[in-house]
Amino acid sequence: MLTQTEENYIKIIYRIAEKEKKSVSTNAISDLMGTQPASVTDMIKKLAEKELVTYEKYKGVNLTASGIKIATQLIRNNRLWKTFLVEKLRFGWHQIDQIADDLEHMHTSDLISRLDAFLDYPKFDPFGDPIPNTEGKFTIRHQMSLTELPDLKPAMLLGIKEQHNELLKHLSQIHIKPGCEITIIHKNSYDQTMQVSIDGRHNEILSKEVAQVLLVRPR
Amino acid sequence: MLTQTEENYIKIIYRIAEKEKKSVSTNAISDLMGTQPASVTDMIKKLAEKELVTYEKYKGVNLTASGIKIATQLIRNNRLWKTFLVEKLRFGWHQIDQIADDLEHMHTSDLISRLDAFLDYPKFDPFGDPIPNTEGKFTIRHQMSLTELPDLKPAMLLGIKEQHNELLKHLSQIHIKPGCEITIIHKNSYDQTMQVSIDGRHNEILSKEVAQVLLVRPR
DNA sequence: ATATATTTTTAGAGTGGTCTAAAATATTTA
DNA sequence: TAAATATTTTAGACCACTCTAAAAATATAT
Repeated sequence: MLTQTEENYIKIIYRIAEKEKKSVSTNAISDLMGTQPASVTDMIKKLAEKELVTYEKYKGVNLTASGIKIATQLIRNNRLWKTFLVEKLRFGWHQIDQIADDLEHMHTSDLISRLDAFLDYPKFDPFGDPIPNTEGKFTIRHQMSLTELPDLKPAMLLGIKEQHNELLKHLSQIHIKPGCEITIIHKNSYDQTMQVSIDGRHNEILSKEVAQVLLVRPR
Repeated sequence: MLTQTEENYIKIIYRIAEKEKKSVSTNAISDLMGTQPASVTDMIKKLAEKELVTYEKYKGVNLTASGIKIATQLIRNNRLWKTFLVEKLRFGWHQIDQIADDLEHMHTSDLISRLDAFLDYPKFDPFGDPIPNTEGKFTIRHQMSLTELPDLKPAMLLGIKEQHNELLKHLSQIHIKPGCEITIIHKNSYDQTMQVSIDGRHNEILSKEVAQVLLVRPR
């Protein structure tokens, strides 16, 4: 059994390893964990002891197979809980990150498998991120950025590429929610802002930067 | 903000104080916490420091008003989560105690109020225990022991007085679940065992001891 | 009322996770 | 490639929570 702190380290190491090909550095971990590099070194030794990472002094860490297994299950828990928070408890995108980070450690007995069934086995969370199965396999689906969508073609909002709090709050203010329908009414060619219709009810202006980040599938 | 451990101590002190009129003893707490009395003394000092309990050496502790407030909110969280686990995730009675004890500490922002709304503002948990409101007030309802129910009168099972794991498992084996309908078919006057019908589908024999613990309301 | 038993507290120590300051190693730059 | 800079590790310490062993206070029994 792992402590919550150990689980957090594992998840963060996985997140970094996903993006960078090489070994994960102490400083990179300390940045995301919000701890001092010295604390990271201590924890890394503990994780190496438990054979969840391989570690060579001054060379960074890599997750072992069982480390990866744990990381993907944590991601699974996290995304299922996020789905629950948005679909069942009606939270907004910008409110769920911290709560899901706490809930992801709740995985006593078959809690997660029952939650999965209750949510009807979702394959993607409210941000459009795939929910790995119990083997750690991710589903892939076709989704495009809103900037690639033809004008006047209605599309469903599947998710969002970046999850900065300010962006999420902005989206909620202009009525853009997980699962809503977006249609591009008009694109300004000179600065690529676009006028869109949300659920056929709200007309809003999106900057290129915002549009790029929205993931959609044409109906 | 309190740690989970501090919250657990507060809840346990409340539970003991509920039954006994006098101050709560160190040993009583250590029994329920599963720690040594010496550890309890340390923690009590910390809680007294935070003005959640009043404490006089060798005289035991009493919760302050803010201690009671925290305890009732924890009980609220716990019972709402239990309701979720049984009604939504379809857990059995005997499976939820440990999970709810973990989940009760999840009360970031308005998670609990949203859960409450999602569950449609339940006033009692699956064991029939009342769920306090945000002010800590408990609802009272009329409920009787199954031993007081007249023969052949259908009744709804509201809850259960004692929650020992062996009993809960036994009940689940004989198809007795939260909310089921029970009708007494026949009572044996010499040993007070009774033959009952569960949901009109299963006939079972209940000992006096088991019947006493079941809380029902006639239809 | 004093001896005995029980309960509670103190003292000292261990574990998990964190820190700061300083030393060791690696990387970059001139 | 040697010096300067950045990264990582070690050493020593602290906090929260726990323990054991022993001392102190209280309760009980003869």
